[in-house]
Amino acid sequence: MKIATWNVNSVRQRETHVRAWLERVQPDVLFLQEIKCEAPQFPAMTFEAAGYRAEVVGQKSYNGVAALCRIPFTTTHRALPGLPEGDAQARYVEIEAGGLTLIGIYLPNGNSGGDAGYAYKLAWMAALRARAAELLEADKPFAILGDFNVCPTDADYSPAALGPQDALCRPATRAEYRSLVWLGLTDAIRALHPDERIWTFWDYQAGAWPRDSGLRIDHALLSPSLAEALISATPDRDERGREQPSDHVPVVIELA
DNA sequence: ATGACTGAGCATCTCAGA
Repeated sequence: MKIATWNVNSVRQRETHVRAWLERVQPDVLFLQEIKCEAPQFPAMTFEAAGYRAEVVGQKSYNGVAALCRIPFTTTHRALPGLPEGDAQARYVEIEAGGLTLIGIYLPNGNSGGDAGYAYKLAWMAALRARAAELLEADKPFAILGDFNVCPTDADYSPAALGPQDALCRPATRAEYRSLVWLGLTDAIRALHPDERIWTFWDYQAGAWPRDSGLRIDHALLSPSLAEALISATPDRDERGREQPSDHVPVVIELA
């Protein structure tokens, strides 16, 4: 089984990239983030022509996530359960497919909106941890994929790509991320590539791509039984070198 | 030493991204 995640930075701008990528890579499931549109504007027909059915959790202008599946699936949640007042922003989609619970997330960046914006990020992470704990308690095999907006360690970003107070790497951000992983989840990329320099994002500015100055912020976290089935976990760097690319590349995991 | 890109929207600027 092949499962992938990709922050496309507007699905309408990236429609042809995504379709070509689906046809080439043939994942069973692809989670999208930052689709930046509502469901009626989502180019569902394009992806249906490639054999994929979509579940779209959309929002005008900002955020927005979707699941594209070529295998049968059911949608179980369209928002992260357990946020105090629900979530007004489109950042979470949870499905069941192939006997697995699969979650696609766009975790808040946390650098905008001042203290409240950062508090929202931490609250969102706490609710995600609670959801993961619930699934572990129920002994469900599951994976959480998406744009986490977290550089887990200093090895996960290029020197000077972020300031020390950036919401992607602040100590409280990392502490929340660790408390999620330490429930018993496996970071798929790091499990298979413990010492490699691996980025999933390169800023559009300042020649970040040609200088290979990037971040590792798109992750796949696996429950224990899925971790045992892990075969590969790979960012598709080639996508960053195409014409008018997203600033993120797809991350693909293969499970036995 | 400095500047620097992309996308969406009641748009010729602002917000957000990271």
